[in-house]
This record gives sequence, C-alpha cells and structure tokens, in this order.
Amino acid sequence: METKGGFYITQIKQLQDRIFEKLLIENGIEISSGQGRILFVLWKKDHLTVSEISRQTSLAKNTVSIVIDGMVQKGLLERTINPENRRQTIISLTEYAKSMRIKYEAVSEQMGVLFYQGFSEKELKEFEGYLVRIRDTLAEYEENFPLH
Amino acid sequence: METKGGFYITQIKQLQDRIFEKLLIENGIEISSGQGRILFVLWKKDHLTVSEISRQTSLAKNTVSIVIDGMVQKGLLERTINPENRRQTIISLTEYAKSMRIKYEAVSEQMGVLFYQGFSEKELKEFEGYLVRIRDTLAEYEENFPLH
DNA sequence: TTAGAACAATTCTATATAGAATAATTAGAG
DNA sequence: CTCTAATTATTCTATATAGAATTGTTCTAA
Repeated sequence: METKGGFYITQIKQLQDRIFEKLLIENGIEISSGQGRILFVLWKKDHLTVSEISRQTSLAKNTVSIVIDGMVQKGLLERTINPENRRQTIISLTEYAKSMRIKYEAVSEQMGVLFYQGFSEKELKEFEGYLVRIRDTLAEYEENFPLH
Repeated sequence: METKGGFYITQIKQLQDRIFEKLLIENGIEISSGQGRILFVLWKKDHLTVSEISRQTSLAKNTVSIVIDGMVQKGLLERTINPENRRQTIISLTEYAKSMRIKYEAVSEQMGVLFYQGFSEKELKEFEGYLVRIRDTLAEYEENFPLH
C-alpha cells in the first residue's frame, strides 16, 4: 500500500511558505514563517517557556532558541528568567509584537481563503480534524521514542 | 473565520522529517528528506530537467540545483546537458540510486503506517484528496503570480 | 540577421532547522 | 545532606531552503 500524504504535506509547506511570505511583504510585514509560528502561539497565551513553545510549534528546542534570538533583536520578544525555576526562560511579547497582531492576522485570513479555495465548511472541518489526528500521532511517537 | 490548516501542515512537516530521518538512519540509509523527495519523483520517471523536478517537488529551482549537487557528490545522480536544448540539464539516477529504492520504500511504508495510524481506507483517500486539491490551488496561484 | 526578450540552470548570500555537545539549575535516591 | 540523574536552555556545526543576481542558450520581432 503506497501512501503519499507525507510528500503532499511537504509540497504544501513549501508552497504556502513562499506565498505567505510574499503576501506579508506586500503588506509591509517583515515576519518570517518561523517567527510567525512563534507569534501565533504567544498571541494565544503570552509568557511561555522555550520548551512549551517548542512543543506547541513542533520546532526543535534549539531551533526555537535561535529564532527567538532574531525576534529579540527585532524587538518582538523579551527574555526573562523564571525566578521560581531558574532553568527556564520565559518568553514574552513586546508591545510592538502585540501591535502587529491585527495586521498579521488579516494576511493570515487572506492566506486561509486561498488555501481552502473551493472547500465547503464541512470539508474544511473534516480536513483539519484529520490533520490534528496525524499531528497528535506523530507528536506522541516522538515523545515516546525521543530522537536524541 | 480562523483556519489553522497551514499551521498544522507545518507542524506535521517538522515532526515527520525528524521521525523519518531517524527511521532511515536506523535502517542504514543516509538520505535526507530533500534528497528523498527528488528520488521519489525520479524513481517514478527518470531523466527529468531541473525545472521539472522543481515543479514536481514544489522546491524552488535553485534549491533543487543545490540538493542535486550533494546527490551527485554522493553518487546518487548524474547530470547531462540536453543536446536538443542546451539550456536544460537532464538529471538521471545512477545504478546505486536505483539499487536503494526497495529499502527506501520499505521505510516509507513503515512511516506511512505510523502517519495514518487509526485511519480507515476511506478516510485516507479522502484526506489525500483534500491535500491534492490544496496543493494544486497553491501551485496554480504561484504559477499565475510568480514570486520572482 | 540580429538585438532584445524569454528561458534554464547555477552561484551568491542569507535565513531556517536540527543533532550533538555543553552549561546551568533542580530533583531525587541513598 | 550530598552526589548523581534529570531538566532546561543555549551554542556549535552542518544541511536545507530560497530570493536576487548571473551566465549561457534559444526564440522572436523588426
């Protein structure tokens, strides 16, 4: 039985990154795809640790560290050490990052419309349900059989 | 209306790349995710141009060029100039690359089983149908509004 | 026929991503 | 208590990816 889901996922990832980045630039927003994903989770809930952001974005922890470096440089995020557990770094949004949310989400919405062109509401829900199932399967696998 | 498909796609891409690479290494196969995608299309039809590989993998053309460099180095691929159109480079599989197909596809199959854990045949077909629709939408968009 | 447009691939440069190793802190077993 | 294991984040190194610019080839309109 040959399946192609993984191949399609990668194709879509590549296409959407290139298109979304272009839409953002056209709208005067200079936020990369990786940076956007971190903002996405922090806009939902601010003040997360690096590990928590790693878990929620599915980026490796060291990748999160490095992307955050760039975002601190650009004035989007701030690092503080958690006094209750000094191993942890708490990542927080700056006012600047908060102020970009509306504009960024407008472009996201525009991207979503393109992405789901021709989909009914029902199909969209069904599709995202499948995605969540696969993501959870893979995340659980990685957690139980750590890669490093 | 907020959609999350793009975010989920990226999460799955990251997870599957890390897991698949680990499975390959465990099976003694040293082929990266990007290299695997190029082999995937060449195993279906050998002797393609760089542009055609770019189109079929949804990787940017310059990315394909560079990944092919590495694969030529490793003895997986060969470059020849198309005498009928000397602008084109024809990419061909070596015997070595052909010989790896069976083993690689066994690991792919293993990955597919994990990926679609808990899916019925019907759900799998439906899901891959959705993926193809989205991929085609995005690919068409990029073709009509070139990014560069 | 030829100059400029179009096409195909590559190179140059910069960012994204992750594995392995390291540093710092906390938890836990004896 | 204390020494080792576990946790958390970061740095180091290497590959992946793509935009912009470049090179070489073909096509096309005057």
